[in-house]
Amino acid sequence: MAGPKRAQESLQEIGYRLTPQRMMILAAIQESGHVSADEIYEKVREEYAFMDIATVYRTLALLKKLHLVTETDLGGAATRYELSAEPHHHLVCRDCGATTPLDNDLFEPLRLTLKERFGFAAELEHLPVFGVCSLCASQAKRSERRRSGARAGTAS
Amino acid sequence: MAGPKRAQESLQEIGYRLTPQRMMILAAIQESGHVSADEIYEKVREEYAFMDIATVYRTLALLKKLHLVTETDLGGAATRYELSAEPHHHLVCRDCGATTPLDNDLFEPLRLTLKERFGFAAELEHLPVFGVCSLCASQAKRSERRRSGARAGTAS
DNA sequence: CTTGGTGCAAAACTTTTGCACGGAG
DNA sequence: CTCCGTGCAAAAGTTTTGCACCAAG
Repeated sequence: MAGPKRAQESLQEIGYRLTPQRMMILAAIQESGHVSADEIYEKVREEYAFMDIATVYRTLALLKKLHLVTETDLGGAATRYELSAEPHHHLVCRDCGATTPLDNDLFEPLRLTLKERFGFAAELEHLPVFGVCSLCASQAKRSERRRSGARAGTAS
Repeated sequence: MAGPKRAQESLQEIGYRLTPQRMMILAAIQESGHVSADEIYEKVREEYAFMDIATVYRTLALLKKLHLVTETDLGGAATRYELSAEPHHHLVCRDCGATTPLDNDLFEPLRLTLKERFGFAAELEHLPVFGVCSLCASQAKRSERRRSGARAGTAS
């Protein structure tokens, strides 16, 4: 895990200011793992009521440009962000919404194949893999009820 | 490739009406491959000026539910749709935006690994793999100028 | 002084929803 | 007649942008 410390240093090294807002945003991302812009916004507002959603987006755009955070679009709802770290991926359960981190090694064979066969330089930094986790697969059999509370699991 | 013919038959078999609008939408998807809802809308409007964007979305939702089209979120911009076919994937070049179809076999080893190691039933129906195609990789060296309209990039 | 970063407000964009009408079954 | 599907309009949600101000360099 690359702590926000490193991200903060990187920011300053390249000549960007390390403002309180940016520190709070980085901290919020670190604490929560995968977060949407709005979740960051709400979280930071708990301690700093004047935080603006536009600042969140602008900061995220900056961090993204500097490769300090990665952006993952989980389809449909809002884009989620995470501190950059070693390339890794996530299993995303479409039922309970839980995300399981996934080592990058699993994707190396695929990446090599794409490079050899197509000359395609795949950027497999942070891929969401949708599906149904083992827990939900077994629960689905006994309880047909769910569909409701599958929003912000994010136990990364 | 499953032509729209089959999709149309499927619609009727299950008891849905095969309206002109739905036919035009299916035709538009087939002609263009990956298309956004808005592109479908514009395309159909060339021959039928009263087409409504809501109808496009409602039709897409229906076709999606019936697994007649697949939905692919390329991050950031609008979701894209495609006629269902054999499970397959796409290489998406973040520079030129070109998409190259990719056989599902390449992903089978990964799917099996996820199943064995995590008990996770991955739904690898239609995965976009971002990166840089061989063409753009070589062109990037001589011409540094990028095209500006492509929102396809920056997906981590 | 000059510039970067913020807060506020409004816009832009994609997608969804309410409502009434018309045609198909 | 009873619904399904449509067109129109408005709403909802996410992300971007214009503008003025403040503070840092």
